Amino acid sequence: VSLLTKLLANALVVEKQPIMSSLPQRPLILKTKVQFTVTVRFLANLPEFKCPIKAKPVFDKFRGFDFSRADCKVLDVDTPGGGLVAEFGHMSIKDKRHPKSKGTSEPFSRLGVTEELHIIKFVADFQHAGLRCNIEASSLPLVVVSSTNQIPSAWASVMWYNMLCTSEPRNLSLFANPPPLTWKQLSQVLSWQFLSVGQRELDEHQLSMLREKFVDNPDDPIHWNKFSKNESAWIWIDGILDLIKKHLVDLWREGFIMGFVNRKRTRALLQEKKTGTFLLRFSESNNDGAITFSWVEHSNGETHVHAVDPCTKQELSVMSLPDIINHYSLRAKKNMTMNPLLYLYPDIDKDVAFGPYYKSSGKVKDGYVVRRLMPVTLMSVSFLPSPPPSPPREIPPMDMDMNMDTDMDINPDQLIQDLFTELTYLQNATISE
Amino acid sequence: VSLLTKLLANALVVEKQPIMSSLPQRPLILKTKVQFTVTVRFLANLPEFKCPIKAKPVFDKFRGFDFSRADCKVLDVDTPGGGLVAEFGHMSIKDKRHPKSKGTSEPFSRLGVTEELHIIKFVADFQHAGLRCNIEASSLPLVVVSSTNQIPSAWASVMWYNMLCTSEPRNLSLFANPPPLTWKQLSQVLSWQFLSVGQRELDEHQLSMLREKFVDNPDDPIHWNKFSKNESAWIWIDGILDLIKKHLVDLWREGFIMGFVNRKRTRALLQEKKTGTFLLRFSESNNDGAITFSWVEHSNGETHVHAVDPCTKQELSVMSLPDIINHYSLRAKKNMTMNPLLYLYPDIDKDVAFGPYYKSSGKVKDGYVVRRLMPVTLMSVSFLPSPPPSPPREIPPMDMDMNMDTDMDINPDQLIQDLFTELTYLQNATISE
DNA sequence: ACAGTTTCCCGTAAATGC
DNA sequence: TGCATTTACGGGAAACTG
Repeated sequence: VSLLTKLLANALVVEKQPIMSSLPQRPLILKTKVQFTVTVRFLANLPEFKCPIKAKPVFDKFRGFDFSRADCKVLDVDTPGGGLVAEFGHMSIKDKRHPKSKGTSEPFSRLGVTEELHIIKFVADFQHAGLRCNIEASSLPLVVVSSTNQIPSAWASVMWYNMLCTSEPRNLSLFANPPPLTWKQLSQVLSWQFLSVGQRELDEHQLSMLREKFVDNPDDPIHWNKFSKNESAWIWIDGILDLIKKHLVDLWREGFIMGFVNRKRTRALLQEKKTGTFLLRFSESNNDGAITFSWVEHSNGETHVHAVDPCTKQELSVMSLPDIINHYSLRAKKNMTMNPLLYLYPDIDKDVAFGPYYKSSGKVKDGYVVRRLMPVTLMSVSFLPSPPPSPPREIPPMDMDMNMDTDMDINPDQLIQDLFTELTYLQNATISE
Repeated sequence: VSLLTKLLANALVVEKQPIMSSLPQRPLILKTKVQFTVTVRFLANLPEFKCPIKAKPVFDKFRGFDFSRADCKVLDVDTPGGGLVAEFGHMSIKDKRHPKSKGTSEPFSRLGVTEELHIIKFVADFQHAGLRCNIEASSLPLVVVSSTNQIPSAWASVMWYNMLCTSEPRNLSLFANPPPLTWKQLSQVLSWQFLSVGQRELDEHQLSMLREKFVDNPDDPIHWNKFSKNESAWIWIDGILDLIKKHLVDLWREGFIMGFVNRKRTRALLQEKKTGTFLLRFSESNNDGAITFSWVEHSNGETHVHAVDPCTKQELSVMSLPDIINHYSLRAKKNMTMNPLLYLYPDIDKDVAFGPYYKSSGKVKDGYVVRRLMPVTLMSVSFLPSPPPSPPREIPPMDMDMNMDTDMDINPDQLIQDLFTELTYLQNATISE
């Protein structure tokens, strides 16, 4: 009997829920009122087991959650290994608390919902050799959420738990007094997230920039509150994971996105490079995941590093980043345009890197002339000489119309010079970090 | 007693459901499993009514739908008029049919769900002067849907019913054998839809274009199947209503959108006008609602009318139509740009019409140079002379880089000429309607 | 296979509770 | 009042079901 108990205690529990299609590979999070499937696997099928064994899933009732349906099921023979298995489909969790008596019960006094750890238990009763056996198996700790907006925090808990508690017994009260993680541990989990979402881990420079968000010294412990609470760095990182998943998988996998570089380092890196060199970095202020590009320009013996406002998910769903880079233009009142992006840092030709991802679009479709949205930075009418100290105008600069300007006999070098001079002027007019 | 019955039979029924916020003013459509509120109003409160009257909502059980909750309620005194009223909140409809026995029952044999007309009845029992009175009131016919994608069809039914049956008795089997509508009737309902959504009715030209979608002769009857069945014109019109609601209310209200003009008429109208005159029309092929602009250009004694591919809702949610018009550019390899849109038909200066709706956007934000997505039509490198008969290339034309072309000493007139020549070339290369 | 119909569920917004 | 948590439901897609 003790053997049986041991075998069943080692049972595997697998959950599948559509929630995982949102950000993939996020098991151990269940959403209330959403269907999922649990499977209990009994690793051996001893010949003595003649009678059918019935298992029943049970949810801990700590908080008032319970299964909406939890029927007994007979364990079937697993095809390849010969083990015993039962799959419980169309299960879901309901909050059974009455609107009035929703007081959190014991183990979770001061914890947030996403810090509560729950388990699914399986109980089986059967007779063996005249003995009544009562055995149990339980899942890994789960987090139960009621809305998708809780998933990032819930996943933080799952990661933290699994870095700390890899062996039994389960400590469901871990977050009542959460131990810290070393940077070595945390950086590993973080890197795995990028591997899982974007098929590429974080390199040492990226990790080093992230480290600064948590601790000054690589040896300092990182506390749970610093990681996951109020306006935490994790929420920012998770927004970027989602951005990669939805719009940047290819570029991330190829390693074209440095991503985690602050402005200071961006400047330092680009300054050394030739005009037109650029790099891609994630916005540090946008918590929903956004990406931007910076490029360097040398002229008149001066060096300038320019930054463009970040591309949001909404914009990327209209035009992909490779296309944005391909079509980005500076545009002056002279109605001349120029793409300042030439080489991906350190010196990869832009088209070599991104060319395979440009979306070709015909010129004509169903008799229409094709119009595309193009990323453009507009320059104002007259910024030279001696720019007026007025703040940036609120009136959008007029496009040129049919009556084209007549001063078109400028030379190309002068145009480039003018464009950059204005960029510099604009940049100086703002507070930089 | 017959007086009482009459009074209650005239009761008003009002439904409120969040569904109405999707497209507003679409009452008489209820979605299963979504909460709504019904109010029954008894128009008089005779002094003899001493005892409280209880009313109870009842759903016709034709199809297996029923209320999830339908408690009795006592009629209260209505504040201003002195009438009796009861409001039933948090009601919802559930499909009680067993997954096995979902056979449609009698009155709806061959009808689609959105052609089934249901009513909510209110029944009240009370004693008056020793007599037991059993009275009823019922709502206008309702359509019950299970998904928002059924709303356009459902609304078609509601409109059709209400054009035909303005008086009692209710004919719930109307769509078993639906009578036709005259164009006069239909055009009126359609016009009301635009009034309701966009605060402006359809004018005679717009109606005349729509009429051609239904009948050749204004006196021909319009049949239900022509209006609402398979790939019907109504679904197309409804997509445009939604487009107006979400992105074009202002422009529609101002009358800047001709909208319903076919290509032939577009050409005829614009040909007479000066170069740069344009008009806005709805895409006739996109069923989800899309809008495009066409403009005229005279050069070399030839006249060309150009059409741009339609703007979808997704694009409009990134940039509004006034901004798209304001920033639209033709762009040549010379990297010179030009906006061909000057006058809204017949001769309104573009900025006079749309200027108030341009969104100003600063040049700099948080130290970033602001980048905008701009609508641009790209021209290919060399289209002159004697354009090669090859099909439009699949390779997107390369943007210019820092190494600007050296042939910049062209004159503006020549550029304009070149741009239009290519447009004409492109247009001729495709099959036009 | 297929179309009409319903369910499922994410993501946003609003409501609710504490 | 503010924050944490839950509910509501539109919209797109998948699943159902005859």
